[in-house]
Amino acid sequence: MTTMQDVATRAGVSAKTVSRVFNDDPNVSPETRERVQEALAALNYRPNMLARRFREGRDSAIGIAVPNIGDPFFATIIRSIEDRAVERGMVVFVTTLGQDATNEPARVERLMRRQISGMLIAPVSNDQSYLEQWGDETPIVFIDREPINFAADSVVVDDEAMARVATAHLIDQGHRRIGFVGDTTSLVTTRKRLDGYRAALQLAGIEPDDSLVSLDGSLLVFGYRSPADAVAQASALLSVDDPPTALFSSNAQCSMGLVRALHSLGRTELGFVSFGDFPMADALTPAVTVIDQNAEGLAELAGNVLFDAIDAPATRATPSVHSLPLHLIPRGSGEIAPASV
Amino acid sequence: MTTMQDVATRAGVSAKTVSRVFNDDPNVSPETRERVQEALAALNYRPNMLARRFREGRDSAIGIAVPNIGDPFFATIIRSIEDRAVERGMVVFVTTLGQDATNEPARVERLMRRQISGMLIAPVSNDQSYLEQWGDETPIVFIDREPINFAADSVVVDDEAMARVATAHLIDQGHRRIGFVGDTTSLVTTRKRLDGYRAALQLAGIEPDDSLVSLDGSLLVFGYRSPADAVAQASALLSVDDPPTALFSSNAQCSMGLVRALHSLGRTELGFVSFGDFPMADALTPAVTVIDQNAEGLAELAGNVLFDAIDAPATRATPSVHSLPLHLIPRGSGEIAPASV
DNA sequence: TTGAAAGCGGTACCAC
DNA sequence: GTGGTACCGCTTTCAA
Repeated sequence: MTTMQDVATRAGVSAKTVSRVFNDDPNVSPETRERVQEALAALNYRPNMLARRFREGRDSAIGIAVPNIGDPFFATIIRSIEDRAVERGMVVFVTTLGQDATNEPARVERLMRRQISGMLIAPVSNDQSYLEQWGDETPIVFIDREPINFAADSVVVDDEAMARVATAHLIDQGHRRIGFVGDTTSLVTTRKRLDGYRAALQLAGIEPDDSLVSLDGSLLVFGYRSPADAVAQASALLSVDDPPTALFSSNAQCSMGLVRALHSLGRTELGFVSFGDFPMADALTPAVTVIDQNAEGLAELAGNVLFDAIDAPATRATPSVHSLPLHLIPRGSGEIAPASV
Repeated sequence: MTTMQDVATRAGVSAKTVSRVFNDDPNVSPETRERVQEALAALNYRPNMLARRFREGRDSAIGIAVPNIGDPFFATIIRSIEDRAVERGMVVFVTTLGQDATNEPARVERLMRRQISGMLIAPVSNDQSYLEQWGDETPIVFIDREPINFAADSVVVDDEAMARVATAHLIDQGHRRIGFVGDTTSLVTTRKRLDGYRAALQLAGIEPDDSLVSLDGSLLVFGYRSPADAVAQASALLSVDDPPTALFSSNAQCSMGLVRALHSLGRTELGFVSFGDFPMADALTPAVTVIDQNAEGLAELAGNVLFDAIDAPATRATPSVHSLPLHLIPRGSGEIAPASV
């Protein structure tokens, strides 16, 4: 690899002068500049970025950690942040956390160790205390879920309120027996959505019934395991005494598997609302009513917060929670009146 | 930040000894080792990765460039490669190329400049000659599409053959008027799929009719613009003289928008095959028959090729094209007999 | 077993 | 306007 010294030798100048020319320092005479430029071109000089970053002491890269890149919600966030990063001449590391909370510290720290300029995390574990040792040198912003046991800015949505809106929407259509399907309650978002669901029921004078609630492992069953498992699980939920006439699915991955199962079972007449939009939701029969999670909006806000923190070093005030309002998109699946009982 | 020298001072040894302890070099006396370890822990020493990589002269990271992270096909590839990378203690840079071919060189070179260990590219432009200057130092593997004007290994599928299979499938169901919807023919994959489509027609004694072919901009219309535009475009395609009774969509992004439009138009009775599976394709009514692009398989093969190249430096023999067989998944949309004419 | 010195490639600082 | 020198943090080389 050609070094600045190689170029300097060829041009008959010092390495420092080559550095000046290469970095457009005005303090170079035109003749020298020309000679150096000729040498740069002739030797096809390209800077050793590793050396440069070493000198700078920080990598102009940002890290993004998400549960699952395949989820359109997270894919949108990555794309949006990457565009912002490119504008600023930065690059992006991506890492996947999966569903298993135990991977999170290792995967995130692998990036933090690299002295990146900033980190964006959509966490899956319930304890971010492992970040304590990193937070002082690297700005960290949380997206979709707030950190636990660690102080950092976060950009989230009001899960409880939106779950209330979704549930109330089904109640407004006349449903009284409404099921809840969600991932494990060890996720704070699931807990809040469950709270919102129960609050909406109680507000309508409906007694919450835990036999209508399917948690823990639902994401695995509906999102990752075989369609047959999903059908079995859905079937069981619909077979309880006084079965539900509507379902509220508390995340998009679950929704996709659950909707697929309902189609298999021929139970598409059920009321249905999904927390989180998903591909083709608007083309199904009936089209699926969703709470739009507004990934674009979240990503933009998170980008502002993160890049501001990068630009304003050592502000690190008390962390703030930025909450973004969401909207329900009625499409049909929520508007079907329940079979009269 | 604590340096090795800091630790050395505290332990009363030289920096080199700290290095030895930290890197598990056996040539350290137990007592010294203990003292150093105590100092390492006390000062919470963490190595400066920038310095280490600078010394090594190469970044143990791999870059991945894809047209669109939101496409489940590419998301799966990224996830798969990232898992492999993590096993090897590497990290992953991701960059998005978009549909616009002009971004590709800048976005890819931004990563190449960083002296990464390897690069995986699903290209969007028709000229990879810009990689000439990088290919010697960094292994590059292409996925989904072969490079043009540049010699490198690639992992692809037989687009022409699979497009023939898809089209023949529709012909077998009795369709004679079959439309083709695809992205711009400046993409080699689209050209090959169009060739396969025409070959299948001719094999069946059907004269290809360009009024049934919708290219250039279809991806934009069906994949990215408003649903209304998609409906209009689909409507136009279905309104030609002697209109099609079936459609072959040559990529998944197009398929999603096109299927949505067909549902809006109430034209779900059309025969339909998609090159590339997409989310919820199996839950639609009718479920959509697809050519499964086998992202997992492609990613695994590409990972093998790439990591082998990283491990066996300077082999760089004549590049080979690894082709992966695909399968058609019949689901219903291809099996509907055309309305009798 | 341990340490001193040199060097990776670039840039800041200070002379000239 | 230009060049010398030191230094970023770590590891290799060689000597003690």
